[in-house]
Amino acid sequence: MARYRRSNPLALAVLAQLWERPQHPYEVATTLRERHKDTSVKLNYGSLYTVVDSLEQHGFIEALEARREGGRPERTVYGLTEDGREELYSWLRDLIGQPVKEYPRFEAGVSLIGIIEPDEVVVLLRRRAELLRQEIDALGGTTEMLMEMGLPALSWIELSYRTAITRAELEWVEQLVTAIENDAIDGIEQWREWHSGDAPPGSIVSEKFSKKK
Amino acid sequence: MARYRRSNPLALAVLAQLWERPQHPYEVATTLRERHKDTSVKLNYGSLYTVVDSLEQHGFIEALEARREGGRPERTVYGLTEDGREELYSWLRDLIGQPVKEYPRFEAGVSLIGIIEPDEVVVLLRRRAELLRQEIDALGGTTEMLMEMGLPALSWIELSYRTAITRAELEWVEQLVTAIENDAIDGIEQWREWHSGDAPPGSIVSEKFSKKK
DNA sequence: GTCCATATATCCGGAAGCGAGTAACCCATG
DNA sequence: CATGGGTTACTCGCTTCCGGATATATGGAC
Repeated sequence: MARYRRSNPLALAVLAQLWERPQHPYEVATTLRERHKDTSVKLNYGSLYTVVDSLEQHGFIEALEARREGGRPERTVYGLTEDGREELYSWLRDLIGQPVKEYPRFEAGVSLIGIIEPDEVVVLLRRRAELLRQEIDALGGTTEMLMEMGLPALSWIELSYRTAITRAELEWVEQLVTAIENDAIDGIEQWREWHSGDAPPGSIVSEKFSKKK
Repeated sequence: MARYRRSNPLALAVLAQLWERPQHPYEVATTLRERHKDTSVKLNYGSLYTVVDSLEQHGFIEALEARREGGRPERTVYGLTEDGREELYSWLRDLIGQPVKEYPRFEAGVSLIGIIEPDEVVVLLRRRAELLRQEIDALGGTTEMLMEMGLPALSWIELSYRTAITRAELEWVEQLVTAIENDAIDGIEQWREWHSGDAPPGSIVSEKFSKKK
């Protein structure tokens, strides 16, 4: 049997659900929705069943019963195996104990930001900042709601994380806007030149990099 | 022709490279490596050629020549089309102007953190914090190196972003460690109970959520 | 009693992703 | 001049992902 690759975090969420009690896939999905876990783990039905099959093939979960109630589609209830429990713990420990390189879309965008002219970048970043502020507000709202429902902080701790990271991004964006506006960025002259004249795009960076060798 | 889905940021990086000048895929890859862009955009050869094919099919790039030098494998040089240039700008504007929901692995881990017992979580978070500190140091080192090479700040601006975000995560982690150690988290009593006794795992959270309905 | 929207539960086929493999060249070393 | 390790430039085939499609049941409106 091929080694398990731990690619899709949805598989982790499935293990976590079955750790509480046996369930059928659709039930797992609705529970995750109910608990807002689908904001931390990408959930879509297409992937769900692929992931469940894969977990079964690796012996982490097993079909307990395939019951047909009324004329509804048959539903298969899965339970966690001992191997599955161990995989759950081990995976979770890894996830928490060791940072892994991620590739957020915005970072990709930032790394190519020179392709857009500075003045437009400022406009775009302002828009982003505004949307980030809205997001932070929304996160605060959700947090309050859950608090009023009497849920322990532990059950929505990921909201606190998300808020902290979003705040940091907002600050960085605001700071960059200021820097561009005040021409306080090294290389801004060339940046403006590329876009105002007929200099071949990106040539300066290319040359500088070539020198390196 | 199916609408282009902008799924893989590697496609954006390819467009950006061809925007400077026509190149063959392998050359694109090495240039991205040389400029450290492969830390912001996931690059592997398997995906590279899939992505290039897809871009060609959508008319964003076109094959200019397929030259065979010596007995080496044939290499196809691609150039950006007008549509491709527009797609590049439009995609980049979107990426910078609008935040999109992302699903970092750590957030998934955090959302399920209750499955691990509090004392072990502290150990794990300490380890993570240490590794994050090392990462921040490494980022600083790279930045200095590039600065000494005389490259304008604009060309490694993504390092500044990554540093800011990593710092924020580190602060959050450190703060959580302190909170757990001082029992300053709402719900920590239940958390400790689940793991010290025979209470059915996760039951409290489940019940509370069920109440909601 | 029947119509329609919504909920339940899963399946499917095409698209995308990815690591390992291939095959020729290049250059240094003994 | 044989050998072997690195570089160049892809190619292949297996997995995974994911957006609909499907098929039935339930419940309320009229």
